Amino acid sequence: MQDEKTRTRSDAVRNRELLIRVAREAVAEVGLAVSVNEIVRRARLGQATFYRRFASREELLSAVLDDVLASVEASLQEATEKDPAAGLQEALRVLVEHQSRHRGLYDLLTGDSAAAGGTFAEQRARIRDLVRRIGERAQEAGAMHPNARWQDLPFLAGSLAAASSSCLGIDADPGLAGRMLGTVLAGLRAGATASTDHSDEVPTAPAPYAATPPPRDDWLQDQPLS
Amino acid sequence: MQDEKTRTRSDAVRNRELLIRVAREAVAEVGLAVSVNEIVRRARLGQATFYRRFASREELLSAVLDDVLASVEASLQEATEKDPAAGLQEALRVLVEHQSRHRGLYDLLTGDSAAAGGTFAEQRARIRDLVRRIGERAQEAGAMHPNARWQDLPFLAGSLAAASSSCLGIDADPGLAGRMLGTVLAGLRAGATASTDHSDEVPTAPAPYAATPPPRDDWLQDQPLS
DNA sequence: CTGTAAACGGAAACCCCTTCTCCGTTAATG
DNA sequence: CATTAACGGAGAAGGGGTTTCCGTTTACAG
Repeated sequence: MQDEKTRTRSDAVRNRELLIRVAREAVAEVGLAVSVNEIVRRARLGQATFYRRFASREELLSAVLDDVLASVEASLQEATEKDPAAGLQEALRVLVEHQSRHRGLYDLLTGDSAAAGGTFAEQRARIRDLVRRIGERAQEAGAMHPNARWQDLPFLAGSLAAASSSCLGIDADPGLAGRMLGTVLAGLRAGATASTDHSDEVPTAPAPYAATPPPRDDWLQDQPLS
Repeated sequence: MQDEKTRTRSDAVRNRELLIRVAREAVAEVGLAVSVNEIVRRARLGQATFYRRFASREELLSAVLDDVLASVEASLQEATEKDPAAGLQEALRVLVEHQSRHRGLYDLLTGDSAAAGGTFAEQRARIRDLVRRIGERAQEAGAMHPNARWQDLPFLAGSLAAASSSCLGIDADPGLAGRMLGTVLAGLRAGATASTDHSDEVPTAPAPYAATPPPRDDWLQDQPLS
């Protein structure tokens, strides 16, 4: 005998990994409310296989979301190591980009704490504290308009990430997310006490949007999102 | 006999009006996906009564949404009669405020056209054309940053309206919507070619937020939303 | 190669919610 | 006060969800 009680077959581990991989995509596309049906359909497996590998739907979701939250936290941590103005910009960009790409993350960050069953409370608190540190630092350095508050930052980021694929029948163009982020960053910087020159931060980046008029150097041109 | 065939009882008309009134609130709070169950529960009526007064769920929804769309259109029409800068500001404010207050309107304007079954296509087109006129006029007058586009306006408005009641565990405070709109407006105006002085537009308005530091005159202080 | 048990897929049980209808009862009104 | 429109609630019909049961397949040790 190989083990005292259980011999784990190779297809079992393979399917477990497949389910995690597929669930990652599904949660990113559909959101926290993704169904087990949807996940096993994408994996071309039976539902029973799912429940043989995971105790419940929530168990798989937790595994998937832990990774994403850690990734956001790491990116924000990096932003705190930049100078105040660049850190603010980078934090907002990170929050918008991650939530735009990942519907489940958006659901988790913007929903009330009860939505996720109370789990992830610590991760959310750590992210919130990072955003606060970045916001307060930017404001002390005069890189953020005094009327704005650090509490506005996650709301602004979540709002921009919620921009749907169509609005009033107008389809979102590739540059939309970048332009919207640029608008908000310009608004946050408007009337900042310290004059920050950002023109040397993106010196080598080519104009991302072919049909766009040459960007004015007082309006940050961000790399396109998504 | 009173009429040839039908005598309409007074409680029937009363209930019809009650259902419309209650559905207006329900669609505003819940959105386009509000169920008949929810509506009759709020009206304290039976489901059968609903279907005796309306042929289907869609019929009532159409009646409710027609009103709201007409109201938005009228407000935007007013905005076109102001000067370009003020019109831009007013249009954005109108779009954000209406969609913040009315979840069903948000669903209708941000969803793809198929979501509403293809109805309301003309109303949406008229609203879109008004926004375009306002945006293009603002840009020609130099009241909007040249990097921004009129197409961004409905997305920005929809995004801000989507700001949820809680984000990262931070509850939305009463001034949040106004500050966020202020940020976006400042961003849209940043670097505009024409220097617009908005300080005389809100001369009599008291500071809306008690705990807010006195607003700088280079950042428009809007009346609070919601 | 073969026996065995782990793993499989799909049906189905079960629950919740939806739109819409049937039917026995209530009550508005001439 | 008789008539009958309108009522409420149960229930039909349908569609989604999660989770389990069961007969079949298949990986793997001996």
